[in-house]
Amino acid sequence: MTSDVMTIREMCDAYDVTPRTLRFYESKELLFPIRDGTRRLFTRRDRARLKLILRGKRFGFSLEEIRQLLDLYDRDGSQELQLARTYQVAQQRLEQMERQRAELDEAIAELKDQLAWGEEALAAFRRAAAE
Amino acid sequence: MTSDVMTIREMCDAYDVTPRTLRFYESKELLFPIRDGTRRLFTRRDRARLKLILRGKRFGFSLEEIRQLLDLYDRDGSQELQLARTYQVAQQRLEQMERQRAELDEAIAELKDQLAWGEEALAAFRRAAAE
DNA sequence: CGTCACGTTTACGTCAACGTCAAGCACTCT
DNA sequence: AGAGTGCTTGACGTTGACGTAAACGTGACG
Repeated sequence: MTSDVMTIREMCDAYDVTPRTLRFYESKELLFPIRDGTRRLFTRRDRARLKLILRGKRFGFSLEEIRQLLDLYDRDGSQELQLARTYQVAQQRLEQMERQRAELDEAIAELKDQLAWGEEALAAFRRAAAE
Repeated sequence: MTSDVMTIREMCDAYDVTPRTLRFYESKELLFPIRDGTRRLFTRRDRARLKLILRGKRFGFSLEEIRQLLDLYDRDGSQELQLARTYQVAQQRLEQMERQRAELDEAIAELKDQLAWGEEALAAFRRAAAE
């Protein structure tokens, strides 16, 4: 509450990102810090956007997808349409993630099989060595 | 059985990879096809290695990791040591994959939460529109 | 007044696993 | 001889999310 805006370093500390990342996000039009001369000052709006960006990344959205969703909210169309669109995109992403999990589970099961096989082979070696 | 070696196209058809992939693997020293003049001829050994490569990829090993494991078998040390080493690497990989799955599960749960929230918000819009 | 510490811009580098040309040889069919 | 097909090498392009280096500015501190 000391002030309404934050410097790049304060942002980095607060959100655990590097300056490079913030500048990169600005260049990609994900953030729009105002300028004090040459320096960036990040507003509440930027902070809200950054939170959404980081959350989106955890969900596996690409920065481009995130940008499109954020733009949706900037163009200030119907709140309901924005929400519906976001909901739809999120649902698709969820499906992707569940497919990913299925594949991962399959691979894990297969790898466990292989490990069991290897364990047995190693046991055979040990038996042979024991005599 | 027509012959012991296969051309690049036969390999591609048999293992569902592109010629580029096979040449790439050769350049990375994962495969060592012999040459008939300028053409590549893939031996049984190459086919065995390719199978291992493709399996390793399903498990999420990088090509470099796969190369190291394959090299292990070429250097022809003790069979037991090779197996033990492979077993160890595979186990580490399994741990990675299970961590991945945990993260993915967490993200999926979080995203489902968000979707539930969005669903409710949309329902509120619809109720508002219904009057 | 010097010198930090932090800020800036621009531009090129990184990593993985190939894809995509471009240009040319080798062989076969007609 | 010409056409077509398949294979070759070599080099650059792709994708995503930044890292890194160079060269410079600027404000605060002692």
